[in-house]
This record gives sequence, C-alpha cells and structure tokens, in this order.
Amino acid sequence: MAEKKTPREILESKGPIDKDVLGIKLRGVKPDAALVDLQTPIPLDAQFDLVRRGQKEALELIRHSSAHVMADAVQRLFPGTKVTFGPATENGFYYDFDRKGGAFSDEDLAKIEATMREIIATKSSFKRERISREDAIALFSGKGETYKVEWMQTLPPDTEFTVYRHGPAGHEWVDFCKGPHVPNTADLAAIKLTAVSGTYWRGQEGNPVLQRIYGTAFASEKALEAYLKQVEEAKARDHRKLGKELELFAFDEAAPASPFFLPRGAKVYHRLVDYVRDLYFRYGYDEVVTPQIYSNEVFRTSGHLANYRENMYMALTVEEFEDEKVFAKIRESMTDPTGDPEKLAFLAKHTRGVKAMNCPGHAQLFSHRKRSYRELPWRCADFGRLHRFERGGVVHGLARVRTFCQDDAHIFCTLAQVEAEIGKFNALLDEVYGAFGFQDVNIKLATRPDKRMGSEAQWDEAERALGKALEGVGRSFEISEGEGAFYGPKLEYHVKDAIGRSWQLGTIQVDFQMPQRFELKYVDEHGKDQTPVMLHRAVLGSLERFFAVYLEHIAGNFPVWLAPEQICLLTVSEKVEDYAREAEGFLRSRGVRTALDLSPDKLGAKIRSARGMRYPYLAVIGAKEAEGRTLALRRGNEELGALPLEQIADRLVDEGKFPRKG
RNA sequence: GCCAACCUAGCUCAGGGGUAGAGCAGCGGUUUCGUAAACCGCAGGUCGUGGGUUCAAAUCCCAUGGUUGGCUCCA
Repeated sequence: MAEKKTPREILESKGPIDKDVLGIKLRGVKPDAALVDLQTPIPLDAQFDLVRRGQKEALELIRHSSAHVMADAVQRLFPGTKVTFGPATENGFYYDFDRKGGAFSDEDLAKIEATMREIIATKSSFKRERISREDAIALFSGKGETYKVEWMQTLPPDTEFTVYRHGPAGHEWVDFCKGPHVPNTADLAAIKLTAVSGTYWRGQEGNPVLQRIYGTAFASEKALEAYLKQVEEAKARDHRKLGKELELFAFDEAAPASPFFLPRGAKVYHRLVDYVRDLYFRYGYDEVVTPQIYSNEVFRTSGHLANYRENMYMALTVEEFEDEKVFAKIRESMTDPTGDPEKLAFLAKHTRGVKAMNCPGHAQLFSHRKRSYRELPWRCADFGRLHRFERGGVVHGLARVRTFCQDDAHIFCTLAQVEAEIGKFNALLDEVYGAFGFQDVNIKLATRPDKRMGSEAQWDEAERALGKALEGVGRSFEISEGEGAFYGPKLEYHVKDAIGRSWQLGTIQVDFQMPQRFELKYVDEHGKDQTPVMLHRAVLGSLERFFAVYLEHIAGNFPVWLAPEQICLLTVSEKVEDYAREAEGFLRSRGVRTALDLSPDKLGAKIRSARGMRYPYLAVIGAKEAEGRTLALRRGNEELGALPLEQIADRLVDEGKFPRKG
C-alpha cells in the first residue's frame, strides 16, 4: 500500500495553511468519497483541490460538524439521551436522538442553540482517531449508546472504524463517525436550529420513534440571513396563502384534503384544461369521458384491487350494507392483507370501487370493439376526476389531495411505435414547460419497485425501451432505482421553479401488464391478433398539484392568458360609473375577462387592493376617459396612457391567447 | 398511520382560570375624489367539537376532527 499522509501534513510541508481552508476535494474519486477533511490520511500522490470557507463543498463539512456540536449540546443538557445519526443535508443538517423524556420543545431548541454557541466558542479542534471495531463497540457500549453499537455491528468486516472528538479537555464529546469535519469548532460561524420532528430509527415504520432536530449552518452570518430570507420568500409564495388571498380555492372539514375551487380559481383551472385540450388537438389525441365508479371486476383485472386497495375508496350500496352475511364477507375480504385470489374474486363480484386511475377504464374502452393496427397509436385522453385515499399526515394544500384530475392519457401502440411516441411526448413537454416558463427540466428513469406485477423479462424490456427512447432524442437522464409504478417503469420529468425548488410534473410509463390483463388485442396487417403496449402519460401531472407549483412559481402573478380576470377597471368617482359599466360590457363582449371596482374608495385605495389581487392590467376611468371613450391603462407599475377601448380589447385578446411554440 | 405544534370574527392575529379584543374585509353614512390605505358609525364569535376538573374554563386535563412541520408514502 502506498504511503499516506494527511492533507494537513502535505500542505504544511509547503508552508502555513490558510485558515479559510476547511478540507480538500480529491480528484478522480467518486463524488460521495471526494470530500475529505485535513486529518484523514490520503495517498501521497493524490491529486486534490482545496475546499475553502464560502465554497459549496465547505457547507457539507460545516453542517456535519454542526450536527456533532448539536448532539454534544443535547447530551450536556439532557443526560441519558442516546445519539443515532446526524448527517448534513441539502439545506442544513439534522441529528436523531432517543430522548427519555420524549420530544424537544421550542424552549429546548433555544437552550440547545445557546449551548452550541458555548461549545463553538471553546475553539476546540475536531480530532480524528482510528479505532478497532472491538474498541469502538466497547467505548459506545460503555456510554450506553445502543443505537451506535447496533449500527456498528451491522457494518461489513472491512469497514475502517473512526471516531471524531471535539471540545475542551475533560469535556470532550466523541461520536462514531467517518467524517469529514472542519478543523475547529470555531469554523462554525452561523448556526440556527429550525425544527423538531419525529422519525423512525433507520427510517422504518414500526421501529422506535426518535426525535429529530433540524438545523442549518452557513459559512457566514450573512449567508445564513440570505437563506432565512429565501425561506421567508418561499413562505410568501405558499400556494395555500395565495389561494386564500386571491380567492382561488378553499378547503373545508366537510371534505378534508379535497379542494373547493372558487370562481376565480375555477377560471384558471378551466383555462389550463382548455390549453391542454388545444395541445391535444394538435398532437393527435382523442379525449374521452369515462365513469367514476366501476365494478371491482375491472380493478381486479387491472391489479388495483390487489395492489392499490389501501388508496382506493370503495362504493357500497345500502343493499350491500343490509345483507349482513355479504357485508361481513366484503369486510373480511377487503381487509385481508394477503390478497387471497378467492377473496378478490368475491369482491370483484359484489363490490364497486371509485377510480383512482383512469387506465382500467381506458383498457375497458379499448376492448369495446375490434381494433385495427391502422388506428394505432391511439392516444386516449381523459380529464376524469380521481379519488385516492391519502393518509392524514401526507396531505398538503393542493399539492397532495384526495381528489384530483390529471391531464391523463393512455397511448395504445405497437412495441415498434413506443420509441417514436416517447419522442413525440418529449416534444409536447418541451412546448408546455416552455409555455409556463420552466427552464430547467430533469428526467429520471424510475425502475422496478419491490411490489410489482409481471416477469423480470418484461421489466427488462420496458426499462430498456424507455432508456433507448430518451437516448434516441438525445436527452440525458438519471436512474431512480426502485421508484417505478407497480405495473411498469416510468420517466419522471422534474422542473425547477423560480426559487430553485424541484417538482415532478410529467411522467410517461411503459406498461405491458395492463394490456395483457385486459387481454387487449388489435388485428395486425396479416389479420392476426396482437397485444398492444400501453403508455401512461401526463404532462402537467395532477392539475391540482400543477396549480400549486405554478402559483408558487409565478408568486400569484398569472399571465394574461391564464389570469382569472385579465383587467380590472377602476373608477375615479361615481360620476363615470355608467361609462365604466359600458366599457366592462364591451370588453366582456370581446371575450376579455374583466373585473370592475365601483366602490366609493379613492383611486389610490382601489389601486392598492387591485394590485393585491394581482390583475395583469389595471384601467383607470375618470372624466377624461369617459369623454374620449378610452381607458388609462396600467401594467404593474408602468402607466401606458389613455388608449381607445377597441385597442385595449385587441391587445388583451391577443395576449390572452394560448402560448404556442413557433 | 407515526412524532410534535396549532385551531379565538370572513381574513391576519392579541388574550392563557374571573363579563371575548384589535386591524383589515363587510354594512350604513359623510366625502365625488386621478395612480399603493379618506373620515365617522354599526354589526359580527357557544374561542374546532364532545366530555371532565373547578364556585368559575377560550385558558387546565382527556377524547375527537381539522390544519401545519417532519417521518413514511406519493400525481
């Protein structure tokens, strides 16, 4: 083995080390192994770059070390609390604890933060130490750190065991940890604890519940403040807040996690649907309308009854409730976790389910009559309402609801057509995401999950088809292991919004299962029956979630083509009310979505409240405008002067058109 | 579902054992007004819901619904 020295030794041999250097980054090493601290030995001939405070990579060191300091503080303040894991994350760090007294309160957080500052002020070094497995286990067993010991015992035999210590002599805190860390606690300049939550030991439901404390840390107070400001900005854009303020949608206990779209929100919602319809017309889709409730025979065939039951609402009639014998058997069969085929058959015969996906209905529709290869690919679109039972803790505004609608379609095609269809879908997505101003689109290929249907060979083929199609149109993608749907792998399209958050919108999934299960057939050019392939795809995904994402992306400022009202007319005094009504009538007759403020407020107040409602255009009407049959137009802060009604109508009609590529 | 916090007027929030408060919105009036808040007045709440403790509960306790932040799950 080549001789090794620590980066500190290597650097010091060349002169004093700049105190801004917190670690190094090895060249030509896997990304997750490249970041190394100054005290971890590396081969003498290793190539590396310095990681200085202020660089992105330095944050990982700072945050991981902050997690240690936090755990130290917690154990000082709350003796007997056991430590588990405490990594750096994208926005900060956390550490999971098992605390005897249960959860940490906000007051606890304040105390912990104060103690952290004391520890940081001791300016003590982080010291790395190699240790044998036996010694490590003995050390942490002695401290009663049962989680650490459990973890160590599961590590493979060739693991290098290291511990990191920090703190003044006599008060050193030690953690089993592979690093890397900053050189000194003094390198932690800006920390803040942000939240507490419960979590399961090693992320497994059923394991003991741990207390997680979240925090964040930056290279400077200034950077921390900037981050906190960005969090505030995200809060100000929160779609739930905007939805209320702009009177777009509401929620009610009468239907938890199910949005009520108010008149203004409904206008936007329908504009979105109409926009997608317009695309469908141009991209060769046929829209269908399908039932809400199906015999469970359909969901047995599709596999939903066996694989998706916990998320489905079931629809029973009074008659079924009345027959106690049948009802008891329904209950027993429905709650049986094994998915016993006999029980599924009974359910299929006696019960109905509310659709959670459109695909079974579309498969049913495909086999409605004999199909020819000449009609393929058949792109069958549906804005059907879906109902999915989501567990209480997961629902979130419009972004995660129990009833929603997707811009959903299923493409029935031959295997040979798959690649071209995915290419075409890509083109559609490019147009749409461009229209909404989403610049940054990332594609992920989600592969077979643990709970799935179909043979390995079919999964191989489907996964290969998706990858190949993407390569065919020259798109790069990441693999997302085990994240596919139960019936097939999928491509997920993730977009970044205006403040840098990533959201999954579109998806396209290859499915060999559904056609087989529904025994779908088309007649090929030789008169022989063939099984089609089904592609499940959505562009915006759920309209509800898209509404949320987009609302936050634009911070409530809808473009003219989507805004609930494109213009709001503001009167200077009651004297011009008649003309204002006439102008409103005229604009509406031209199809312009127009609001009118006739309240007795002064103009300044009207402008203020109209700005609050974020109308794209405002039009002031006073005596001059009434006289000249004009409107004093204003867009944002820009006054465009008095323009003739006719001209304004033309302008809004034009700007109100669906965006089109090319 | 799990851990925690929260729920007071349409909205945003104050009050935390002793007679329910403010601002905005609403309604009535005065003002008829030119580009980000005119003035005066009125009305509005079984303090999420149900139990309990107490002479007395918005306030303390228990249960339950909903919401929020996480965990897990996901469009």
